[in-house]
Amino acid sequence: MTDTGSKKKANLRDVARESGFSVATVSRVLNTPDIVNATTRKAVQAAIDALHFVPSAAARSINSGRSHVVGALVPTLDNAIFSKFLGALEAKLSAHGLSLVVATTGGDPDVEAQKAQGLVDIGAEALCVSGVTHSPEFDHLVARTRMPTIATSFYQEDYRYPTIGYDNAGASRKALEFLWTKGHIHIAVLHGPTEQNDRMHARLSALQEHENIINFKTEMTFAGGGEAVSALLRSAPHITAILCLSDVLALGASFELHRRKVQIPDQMSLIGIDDLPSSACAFPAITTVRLPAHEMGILTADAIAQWVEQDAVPEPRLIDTTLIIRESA
Amino acid sequence: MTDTGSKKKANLRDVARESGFSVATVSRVLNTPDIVNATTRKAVQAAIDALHFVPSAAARSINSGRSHVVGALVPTLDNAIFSKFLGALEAKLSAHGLSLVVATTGGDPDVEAQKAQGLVDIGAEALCVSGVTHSPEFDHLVARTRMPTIATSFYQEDYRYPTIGYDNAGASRKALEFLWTKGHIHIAVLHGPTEQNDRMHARLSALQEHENIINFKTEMTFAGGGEAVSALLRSAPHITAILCLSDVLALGASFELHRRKVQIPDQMSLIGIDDLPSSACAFPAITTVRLPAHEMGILTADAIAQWVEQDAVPEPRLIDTTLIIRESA
DNA sequence: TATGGCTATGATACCGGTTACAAGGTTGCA
DNA sequence: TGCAACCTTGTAACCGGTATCATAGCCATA
Repeated sequence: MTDTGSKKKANLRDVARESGFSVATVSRVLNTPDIVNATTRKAVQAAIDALHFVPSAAARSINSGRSHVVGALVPTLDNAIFSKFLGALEAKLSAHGLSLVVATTGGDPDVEAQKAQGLVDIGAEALCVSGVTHSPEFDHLVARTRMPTIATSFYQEDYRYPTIGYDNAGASRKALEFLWTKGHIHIAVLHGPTEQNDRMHARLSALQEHENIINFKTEMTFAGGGEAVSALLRSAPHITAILCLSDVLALGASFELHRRKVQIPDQMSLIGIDDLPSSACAFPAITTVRLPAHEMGILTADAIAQWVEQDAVPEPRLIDTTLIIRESA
Repeated sequence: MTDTGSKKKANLRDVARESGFSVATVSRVLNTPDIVNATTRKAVQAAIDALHFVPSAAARSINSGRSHVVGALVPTLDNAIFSKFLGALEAKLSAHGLSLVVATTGGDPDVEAQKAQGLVDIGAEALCVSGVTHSPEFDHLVARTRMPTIATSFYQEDYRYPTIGYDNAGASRKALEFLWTKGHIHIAVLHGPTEQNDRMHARLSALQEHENIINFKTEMTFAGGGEAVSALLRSAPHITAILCLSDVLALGASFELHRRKVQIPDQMSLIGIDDLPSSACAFPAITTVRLPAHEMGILTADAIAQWVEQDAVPEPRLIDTTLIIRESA
């Protein structure tokens, strides 16, 4: 009788014994059912079911040399820009028959290196990181393992990994120039921490040489945006526009401006960067520079698939950013 | 000489040959370095470095029987409630030495079943799904593979998988009752699609038996919330409060109310469910029922770790929801 | 009847690690 | 000197699949 209620899991040999056929035939039933006799197939299937046989992924991938897993390292899932990216990445990777394992770093390069090692340990075939600032340990790991690695959210032609991303500096410059065309002179730039965040750093750097611009650093949260506005209204009441280096900050700022009955854009213009879903819908709708996180996810997935499938190292890829003029500026 | 620039990747035997020691010794250097002679260890390490040797995760896990990977199936990453959950889940799983592979289903049970199969194929040790509505294929897969599976975002004592989640019906009842205590009679309930979304369904069902309540179904987006408000203001101008079955809808509604210069809460009260980060910060701050997605992630990670590590099937776990009274109602 | 070409299946080497067991070389102590 | 205990290291079996090659059985054609 079939031992339906057995304890340990069955393997191919168990199924072979149970069905009376050979391991080769069982393997064929699993992989190329068409070439096995229908009667045989039925019998083997019955044994498979009876034994609750589940083929071992490890044993399979030891032969194929493939795990079909790629790892992504992102600072956080709390910021919608990364969720958007990961959502697209996962969808497209899935279409390529690849699975996505995500690891969050909290923006800490050491954690990134450590989690990257974890991804190597589970057999990831490729890595995807955010930005271009990484710890020496991370770079060493990639060099040592020769792991296909793509850096995203940033474009840099000659970077040591292929980059797929946008021109962060250009995006903030685009926003600033738009404010200028609207006649704004005294502008506050609201940004999150730039340490260990090269995207933010690049956006901020592009704005550094200009006069009449006040930089204000705050936490990268809605609340951070709000607090910054409170402080700014007190310390620099002459500003007429706020350039937020992330839509998260812009939305937080917008809330605080409402709270303080400051009219947007009549009394204060507001512009962001990212184009999160909420920005289009907010009141007033937030003018912003769109970073195509979704497209970036798709392109990254395609590039990774090409790399692991055809061993084709992808070209760096610059994705255009677009100024989306809405109501807030 | 060491062939540093070789094409194919090296394996343990290559390292053994290169270093002049046996595979067993090389393996020891990798796993229990302390028990091998320092000189030997150095030599083996040198060979490892020279050959760019990276141990195969597949070969390892074929012996240990473990992949250290768990899979999570979520409807989407676009809703912050899932990002929040996944963020916590990943962090805690990582602390347990487990990696998280995420798969999005778009809320489609068939896709869920298909992606679950994908997770099995890559050797996931456990599964985590949202809600209690799944396709027969999914249930069959879990039954067949005997995969440790936890259902989240929902609590149901006697469900076929252990559940870790909250009382969705109770949450919406809590919100409704709060509106009643505030004297509201004519209330609109704003909800997303309930097909294939049992959380939403449960929240809505809890409200069905009452009079003076208008249900309005819309898309589960910010825009959806806004559009619903527009329609509602026209078709049911007598309502004094809107109960949104998700904070996403509440925020969208809030934007639209602002746009239409409807004062919150003076002319229209607004209450949500979720407690997304934006709700606390919005203007006016949105009163809501907090669903502890973060805590749910932690508890789920712990439960999964217990299950795969000690084979302990977790008890169902109800997580309390809390009414957070802020400004909007 | 012999030969060729199929189809269906089996035996077994192999992938790249881990690990049980064996064994050689020291060292320690009676 | 004799033998045990220990420290290192090696040999080979094993994990659970895949894939190659061999072979048995069958039908068709010459």
